[in-house]
Amino acid sequence: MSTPEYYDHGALVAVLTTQPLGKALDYKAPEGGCFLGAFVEVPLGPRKVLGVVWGPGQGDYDISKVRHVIRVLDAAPMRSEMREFLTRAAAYTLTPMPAMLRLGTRAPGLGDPPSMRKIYRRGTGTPPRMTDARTRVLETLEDYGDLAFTLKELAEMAGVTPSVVKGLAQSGAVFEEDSPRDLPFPRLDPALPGKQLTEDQAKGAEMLAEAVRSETYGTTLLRGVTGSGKTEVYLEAVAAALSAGRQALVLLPEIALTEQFLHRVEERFGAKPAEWHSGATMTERRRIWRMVGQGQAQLVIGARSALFLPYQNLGLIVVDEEHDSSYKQEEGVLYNARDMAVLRAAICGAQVVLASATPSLETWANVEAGKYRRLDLTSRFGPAVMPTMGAIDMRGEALPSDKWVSPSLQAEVNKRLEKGEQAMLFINRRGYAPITLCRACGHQIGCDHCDARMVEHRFLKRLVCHQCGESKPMPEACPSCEAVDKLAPVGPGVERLGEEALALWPDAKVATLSSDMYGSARALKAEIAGIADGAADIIIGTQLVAKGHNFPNLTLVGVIDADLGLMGSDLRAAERTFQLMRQVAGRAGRAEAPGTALLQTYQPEHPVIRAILAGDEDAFWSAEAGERKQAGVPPYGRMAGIILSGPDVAQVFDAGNLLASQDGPLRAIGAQVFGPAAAPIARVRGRHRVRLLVKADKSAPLQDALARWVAQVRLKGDLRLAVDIDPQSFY
DNA sequence: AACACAAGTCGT
DNA sequence: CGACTTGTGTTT
Repeated sequence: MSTPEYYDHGALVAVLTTQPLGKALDYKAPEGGCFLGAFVEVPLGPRKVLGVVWGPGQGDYDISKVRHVIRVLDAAPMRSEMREFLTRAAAYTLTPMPAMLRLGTRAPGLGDPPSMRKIYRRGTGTPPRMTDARTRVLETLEDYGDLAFTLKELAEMAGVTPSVVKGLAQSGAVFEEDSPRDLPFPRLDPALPGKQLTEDQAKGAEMLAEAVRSETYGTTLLRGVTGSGKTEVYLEAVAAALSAGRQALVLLPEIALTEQFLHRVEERFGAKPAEWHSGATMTERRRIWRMVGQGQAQLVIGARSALFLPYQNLGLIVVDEEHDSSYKQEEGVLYNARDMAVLRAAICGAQVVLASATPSLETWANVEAGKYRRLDLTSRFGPAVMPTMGAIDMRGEALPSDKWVSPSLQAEVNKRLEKGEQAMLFINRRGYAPITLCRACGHQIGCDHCDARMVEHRFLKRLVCHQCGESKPMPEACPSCEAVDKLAPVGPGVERLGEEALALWPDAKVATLSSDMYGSARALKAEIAGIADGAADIIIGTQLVAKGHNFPNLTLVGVIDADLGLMGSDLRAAERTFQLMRQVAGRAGRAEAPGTALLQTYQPEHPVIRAILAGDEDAFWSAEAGERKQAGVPPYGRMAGIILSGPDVAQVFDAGNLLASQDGPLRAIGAQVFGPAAAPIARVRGRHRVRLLVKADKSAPLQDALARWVAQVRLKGDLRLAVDIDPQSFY
């Protein structure tokens, strides 16, 4: 590795800040100089802001106005591969650099010196007076030799109040010392024995490990159904990275549900990894950020933003459930973590493992094109693990309009209850009812800030907007006609389904699982663990239950509304429905007790439903690929969305029309513009939204053309424009 | 983004 | 006339 570039005191350096200025600004290096990539504090007008030394100064600014860097922060300089990653990710997603940099500096207290805390260990002095409590403290310390503890830990272990420890510290019988609060993570030991692998799994594991040891870039699709041992296999790739002294990152879509995964890591490597997610406290985040930067966190598991941690030596990125739509960030900086993982790995010579039972069509296409390798795991237990699939034709079921569990499904649930097995009813809708309708005037209660309907949440006793999160109490009277007691819930939600299940099976234990019903991730984890242990007979759940958690005694999954995802004109609707149904169905049954999955549908003839029922994945994907090829849409064509938003509808539309009319740069590359059209949810948080879609050939230089196109219009007032490359949802 | 400053509005 | 809002421009 070459020595990092260094700038002497007074040298001109370009500093990129997190302020939206569009470019780096020139500063003079501080006293003592600074390294390229250093995190610095610089003056900006009357303020001090965070920045990174990005390179030599451009020298195009009046030198007499150039100010000095205030100070270099106490953090390892940003490595060149991280700067390259941010630059290329910004170029790909058409994100301004400062916004991109913000993703890489999401650590609290970056500017502060390492935070310290007091710890206590055995001392040499003797206290003037011995008491029972004091004896207990000293004995506790004796037991642990020369180990040190925090005040709270020690007091708890000795069963005394903290003041007893403080008193002992005064006399020197206990030493009080400062110790850095941010401790390295415990070492993981890749040499510990892994789980016994089948021949098939061992072969796959060895192939991945070999790739990791090559210390070059490469991407592998690891395909296998639930129970095929995907996790065990890619943990061996993690082991190979750790053995080679490199760091590893495992991205998971639903970080709240990672308890089982953490246990597996602990079993395999003897300690827990660093866990990076939105629920982490400031202290945890700071510790992880710093330790990752010092190479003292070998393995990080996290949500998509964990890609932007300052790894020193990243050798492997695993993207688990790579098809999951939550990898696409839909607010602020719009990026797909799966694609950015591939970019990051390509820059730092790391391997990527994309794991899924139902890979995305994008990944499928990249395998076909020879860009990714493919590794298939056949199930450990043979084909028995995939449940028997069946449809319930709702057109033939006698069911009142406010009930959702068909008689056929009820009968199936009854059979499981008799055998002491668990059944699950799945519905992909949170809340009690998606629509609240006034039976007097027909008014539907909507959000004040968005054009979305408000969803009744009986559990929270409120109406909630699923678009902006706004909520208000359930009104007594209709807000439109003021009629009292005329508001009626319309349509099913998970809470309402739970209510129906309670009425149908009064003697069964019914558990309803929805992400908004638990105050904390911890409470949710505890609930799920309890259910797996048999605390419920019937599980009612949303998407949440489809992801990752295994219920060993579950043998029946009933999908309440399999048609839901098929409505709308979204190009990925079929793909998503297929994946979700397969995933939910995969929850049912284990080796010993084969499961059944039943889909309630009004369109059993629909090709997607038929493909799901037939379980013929290859046929589904080749049909889907054929249609997309025909239409020239992703992954066989390229798309981008432009979202214009502002407080005034007319102004937003004018800007959209202006943009659409000046499509020269796009026509030059053979791309088409559609729109502007009001986004299906045309108003979010009081801002009106208009959307344009751009469609281009796979090989067209789309970003370049988009940049030139968008630069033609100057946005006035409070108008904002966001570019969404490879849009995921078409809402 | 965060701030400073200019121009315009309201109330006495 | 000041207190307050709204809009625009600057930051190295």
